[in-house]
Amino acid sequence: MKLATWNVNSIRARQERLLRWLDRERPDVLCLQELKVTDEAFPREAIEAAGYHAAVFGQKTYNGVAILSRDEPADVQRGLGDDDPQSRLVAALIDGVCIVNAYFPNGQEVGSEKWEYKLDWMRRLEAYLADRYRPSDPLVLCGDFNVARDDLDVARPHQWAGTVLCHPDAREGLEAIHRWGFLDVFREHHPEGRLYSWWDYRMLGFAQNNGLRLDHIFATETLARRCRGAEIDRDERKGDKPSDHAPVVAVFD
DNA sequence: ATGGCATAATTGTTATGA
Repeated sequence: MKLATWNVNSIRARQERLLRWLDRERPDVLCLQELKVTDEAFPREAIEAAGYHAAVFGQKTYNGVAILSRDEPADVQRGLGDDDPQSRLVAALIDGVCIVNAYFPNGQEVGSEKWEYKLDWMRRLEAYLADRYRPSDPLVLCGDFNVARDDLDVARPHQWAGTVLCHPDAREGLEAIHRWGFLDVFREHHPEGRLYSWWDYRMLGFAQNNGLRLDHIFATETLARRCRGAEIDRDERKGDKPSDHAPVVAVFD
């Protein structure tokens, strides 16, 4: 199974790039974040014409997630099962693997209401996983986590130290999820770090490779053992009208 | 302390992102 995660920063703005990428890479599963469309406005026909099913949890203007897959998804779940008004999680069973696609809150500024929401959302995700799954299940948790796990995931650690992406409380929130029973399959294949999945549009962020690794593929051990490689498609950040995130891809036997 | 850039909802300006 070839699985990828990509924050497209508006599926309508990225539709041509997305279709070209699907045609070129032909992943079995592609988890998308920041669709910025309602379910009604999701470009379902174009996705289906490319040969993919879509489990969509959309939202107007902000957020929105989807799982695209060549096989039909089963047991689709939308949201964390509470009254959260933001569309940040969609899960499905595909080819015997539980796929949980998450768009973690950014948090804006440490100490703000959005920051508290981010930390709370991570705790709720931890409870969601513990309620529904076991670490022995073949399970993938992937998406835009809006956390750089450690400074090997940050090109300029001093610039980002203490911000919502690198704050010790955000990192601890993610490590708690990791400790529940995941391996970070990209990190397993690239222990040297210093590879990034997001670059700011401003200040020549990409040209200077001033990036962070915020997009992650976590797999339970039973599945991680079957992982044959993981890469960031940083070429997709180049050219005309890119997303500010690059796709992250992992291949499982 | 703020802007840099991009996107959506709107048509001049704001909210949000990371």
